Amino acid sequence: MNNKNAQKKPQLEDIAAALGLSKSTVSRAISGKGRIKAETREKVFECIKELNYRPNMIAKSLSEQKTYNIGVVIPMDSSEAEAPFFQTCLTGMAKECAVRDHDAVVIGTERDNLSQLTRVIENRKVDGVIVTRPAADGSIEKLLDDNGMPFIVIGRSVHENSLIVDSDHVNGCRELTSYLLLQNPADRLALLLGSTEFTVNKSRYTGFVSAFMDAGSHANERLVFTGIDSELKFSKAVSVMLEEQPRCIVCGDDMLCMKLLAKLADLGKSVPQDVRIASFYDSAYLDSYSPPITSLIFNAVELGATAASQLLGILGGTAPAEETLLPYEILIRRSTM
Amino acid sequence: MNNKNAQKKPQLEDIAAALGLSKSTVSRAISGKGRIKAETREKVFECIKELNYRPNMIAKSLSEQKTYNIGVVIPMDSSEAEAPFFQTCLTGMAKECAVRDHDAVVIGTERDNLSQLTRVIENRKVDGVIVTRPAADGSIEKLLDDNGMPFIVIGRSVHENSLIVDSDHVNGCRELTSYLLLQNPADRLALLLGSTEFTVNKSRYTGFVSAFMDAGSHANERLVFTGIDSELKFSKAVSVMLEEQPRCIVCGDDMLCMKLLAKLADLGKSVPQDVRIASFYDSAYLDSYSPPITSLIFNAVELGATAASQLLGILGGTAPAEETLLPYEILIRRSTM
DNA sequence: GTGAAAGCGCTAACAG
DNA sequence: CTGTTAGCGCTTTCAC
Repeated sequence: MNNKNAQKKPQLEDIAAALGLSKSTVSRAISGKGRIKAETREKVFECIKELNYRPNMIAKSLSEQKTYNIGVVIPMDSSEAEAPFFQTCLTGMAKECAVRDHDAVVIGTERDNLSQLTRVIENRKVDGVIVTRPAADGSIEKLLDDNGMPFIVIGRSVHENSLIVDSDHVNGCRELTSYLLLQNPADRLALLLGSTEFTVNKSRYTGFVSAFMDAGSHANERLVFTGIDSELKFSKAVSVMLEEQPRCIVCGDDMLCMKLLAKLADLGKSVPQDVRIASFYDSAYLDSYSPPITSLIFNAVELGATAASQLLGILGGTAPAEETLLPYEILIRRSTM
Repeated sequence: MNNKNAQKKPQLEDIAAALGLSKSTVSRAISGKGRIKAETREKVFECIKELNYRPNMIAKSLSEQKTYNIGVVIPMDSSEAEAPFFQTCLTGMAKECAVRDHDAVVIGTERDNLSQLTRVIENRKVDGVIVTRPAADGSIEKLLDDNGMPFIVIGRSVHENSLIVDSDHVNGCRELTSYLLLQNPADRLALLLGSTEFTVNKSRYTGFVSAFMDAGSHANERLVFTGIDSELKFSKAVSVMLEEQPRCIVCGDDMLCMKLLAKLADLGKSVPQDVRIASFYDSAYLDSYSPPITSLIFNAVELGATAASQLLGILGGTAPAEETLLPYEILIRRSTM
């Protein structure tokens, strides 16, 4: 007869009416705040199930002055080598957000173009932000800070009071390098690192150098190349490097590693007989290589999830950790045997 | 003296008061709906600038029953070869959304796990959805459709009334294949294609076959391999294929292409002298190869932006295009000379 | 052309 | 423990 329960989504009022209660009681039953009789609460939950009630998040938002959204700053100009990382990280965040009934909003940024971030802040579309690739000059963090927007960054940050979540690149690289130092003459261990604009490369470098210090030796400067961010620099670096006859070469990322492997193949050098190879970053692109390449492994899903978890914690009032470092794994494979 | 304009964000009421108008008039001035004196409107805009007023999107949302968000379904289990595509696509969407004052919300999906999508729908967090990788069984589209959620899919869809935006893979592959047919004996042109689960591979196949039909010939079945989604299938396919002495091999994606190149190098075959190589998908991972690889190029940023634009159009009441096909570019490089 | 008032669906005092 | 009453900040009839 009365098909009022047919299409329209039920709201607090409906379930209140159905139970002969008031909206506020129902609201309390749901939120768990304030005193409420256990019995009433159960009734409410039952009714919720029956009517398939779901709260209207927008109304909740307006009332609580919270959006239940977090923003995720991702670079619009990432290289293809990095893209899988951001993508994976993002899924980790989305997963964690979902568990806590939040959502992740995409914020694209480019060098000198933070307009999307500004928009999102001004429109109050998010409660907090995760910065997946901090700007070299800390401008993103500053903008966030100036606007009183809680945020956490993945990686290093030049900004003062940034809360950090990151894979432990320093110790990962350090441990991998230490392993290689046991196996190769210290003065014939080479390093090939990408753009110094990315803080991760600084961490890698730090780890590399630390391992030498630990061993009481120091790196052969003519075998250490950083800031390799162009084809030209790459070929120059490699030819200079090879003259020095390195016994083992550590690559900062898999793109560099691939290029190097191609070059070595050209020159008829074989891995690991003539030269050993290791990479600081493990991607599927190297899977097809024979021999398989020794490398560091980080869990990007977990990294994203942890970052989201930390941020949501802060938003919930939890005292945040200054810095959270996630574990790594070292995979010794045939390329360094 | 009165520092009321110091910290608190101004709202409609404030600017109304400042001008001696009512909230509703100001609201009209901003939205442009309803009659309003041009003069008043200007005053309002001026005042908005001065007070740096920005509407509270949440309140607007509640009132209008719109979220100003769109959801973007991305796979949580994409391969690394695909990740750059999704990432790039996403930035295109974010960009377009920003221009139209909307935001993109991430929705991660896996095979048989649409829980994040369900959550977002039930929580009414978005006004519409873009599906970047439709499920093989159309389950995502069905869920959306059943819930009356407007959506558009990137790629093909098995679901009936899906609105589509895609790169024109069929004609791209067709044209590239046609070019190769001019240059190579039809019965010595090979194809190596990834998982048939992905609709894009079906399109690629269709394009490949069409080119043969156009030329009045047909493909050598013993040189056509589809569904190559594992290491094992790959090596089997390649060894069978090579026995057949192909003059030119077309790879469905760059990951396959890379593996193939590695294999050919192993066998001492050189490109393009012994065998020509082309790829249907162009990524930076092949950049390091010498010779450079002939391939199809699609603009993922534009694809994402177009999809977002279409969806926002629908949400705005525009009659949508059934299917929008985006242009491609063919880059003939040394690998097929 | 403009203003007053109701309402979007929920939360949060404040009473009872 | 529960009900009543105000809002949250904007849009939108409906009068004037």
